[in-house]
Amino acid sequence: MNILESSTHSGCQAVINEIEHQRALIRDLHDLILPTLDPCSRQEKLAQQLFQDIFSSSSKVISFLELGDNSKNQANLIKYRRKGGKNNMDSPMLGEEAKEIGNKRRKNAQHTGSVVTQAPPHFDGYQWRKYGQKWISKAKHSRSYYRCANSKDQGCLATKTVQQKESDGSSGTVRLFDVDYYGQHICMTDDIIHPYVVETTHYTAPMANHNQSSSGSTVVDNDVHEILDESFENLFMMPSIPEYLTDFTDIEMAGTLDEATSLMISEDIWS
DNA sequence: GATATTTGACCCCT
DNA sequence: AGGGGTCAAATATC
Repeated sequence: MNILESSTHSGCQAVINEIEHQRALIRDLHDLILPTLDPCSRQEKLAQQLFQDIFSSSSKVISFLELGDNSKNQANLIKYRRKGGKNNMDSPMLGEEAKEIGNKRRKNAQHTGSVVTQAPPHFDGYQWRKYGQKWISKAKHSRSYYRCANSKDQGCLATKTVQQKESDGSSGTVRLFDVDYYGQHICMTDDIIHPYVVETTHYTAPMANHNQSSSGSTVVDNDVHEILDESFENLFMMPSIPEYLTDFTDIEMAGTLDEATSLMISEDIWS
């Protein structure tokens, strides 16, 4: 690492530290303000949403600072892997280097959250591209593999798997999906919408609501009162619901989305 | 024609 | 050796 890189790196670290400090202050401010607002009121919901957006934004900045040009390198790597494939011996990246990076991705595919959702598991605020589907042994339903739609041009390595749960009879005819998220989004896109959903006929404010199971996955609970008692940590774990979904005309879909908005869990939001 | 999805094969990991 | 994650050609859709 040369002097320039070194100074840039230390500068980035200082900025990250400052942003971390801001996040702590925001957290304190949230704890201070929210109890003074009337639960279920417009102000309370708006405040929740604002805090969520502030925190989401700062998280993105930190991600970019931490990754730096790595995102470009990762994008190039993905391009290479797609173009060259596994048998392309003309590739300049051979031997230990290719092996190292190839393995790294699997090993380091950090599990960042999991949910059980009743809604179609595609509406979570991000755009995804399906890249695979497999029938898992002994499973009744196939598992689908998705990566962030920005993986190609921005090197975003976020992926998720979706698998319909096997019905245990307790949920009747309702279909449940296990959704597991891996990696962090490092992409910046206008497609990720952060709506201020304060008043809609179908949509309740996006309050996190879940019961953390021993396995770390999450199950929907429709009790609104429990939603309002949710801890602050979960507040910022909510996905951003695309704006078009807040004006859904399909009653059934709107109903399932109501629940879907209460599902996203990130296990290390404050880390 | 561009883009997204499907699907069989490959290969890493346990 | 087998399960499961990923690749990439084929196919579908717009």
